[in-house]
Amino acid sequence: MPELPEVETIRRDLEGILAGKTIADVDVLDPRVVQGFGPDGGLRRRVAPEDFCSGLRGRKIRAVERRGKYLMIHFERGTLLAHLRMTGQLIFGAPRPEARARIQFSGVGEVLNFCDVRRFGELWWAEDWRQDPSIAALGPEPLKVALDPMSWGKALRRSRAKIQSALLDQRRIAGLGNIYVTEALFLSGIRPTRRCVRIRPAEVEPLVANIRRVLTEGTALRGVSFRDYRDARGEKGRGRDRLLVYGKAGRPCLRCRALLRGVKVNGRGTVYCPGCQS
DNA sequence: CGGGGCTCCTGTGCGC
DNA sequence: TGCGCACAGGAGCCCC
Repeated sequence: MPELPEVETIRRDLEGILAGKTIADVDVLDPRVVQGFGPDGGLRRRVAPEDFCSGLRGRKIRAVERRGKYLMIHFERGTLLAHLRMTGQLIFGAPRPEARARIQFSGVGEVLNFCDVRRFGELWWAEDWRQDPSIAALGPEPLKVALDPMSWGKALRRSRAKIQSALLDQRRIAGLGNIYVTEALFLSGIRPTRRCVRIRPAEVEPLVANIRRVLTEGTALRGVSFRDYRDARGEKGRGRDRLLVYGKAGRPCLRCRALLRGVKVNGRGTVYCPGCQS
């Protein structure tokens, strides 16, 4: 599923395509994908498609921002938020028959298609995205100074959780998913099953550097298209060819030739090299 | 706080 | 070839 590099690739594409455009109309073909704020405030809930559409009609797009794996399409007032979860896609172009929602723009024939085979993805609307509980709960952005290796590492090393789980926890660090966690731990020589408490102080800086490296390289390659991921033009990313361990269980490690081992860590599949990672 | 199990869904790929 | 099951990049929930 889309992780930080994939969502960032889509963000860059969409910003170039959509900035300055005005929403003419929205077609909601599957009401399950749209949400809004309930009368109690704060909590997100499903809304009637017509309410979702009327909230967006006539809005002019100012900028497209990413926070963790969330996309925020900012208008002059208000924000459309999106999370793609496992199989969500935002593809600009001709209307797609499989789309769950389509956004039309004034004077533009092409539309923004929201597609999602598994329907875990969500679109919702917020007057003030800062009030959104899911955004507010996110940990620091890995590629920004918000993530200070010293203080972050100190907190990490107080946790008794396995490092794989800790890095997937969006409250601790935003934007990582299974692929980039697996790759960063390999580069760092740390087994995914190791407890955070057992991370040595000297391992923290390299870990942060490797997280940043895999995310930066992944973004430069326009993401990993393992299965469903596509950029905002519907094209695959090139990152899959450069993966060192993810999806390669049973094959030899490129560094030491030991056979890579596939394991489950708290229900998530991961891969490590028994020779290079401890 | 950690983590197991379950949930939301559909498609694919493997073993028999 | 066909069937059934495990599994898939996410994340929220309850419960122990």
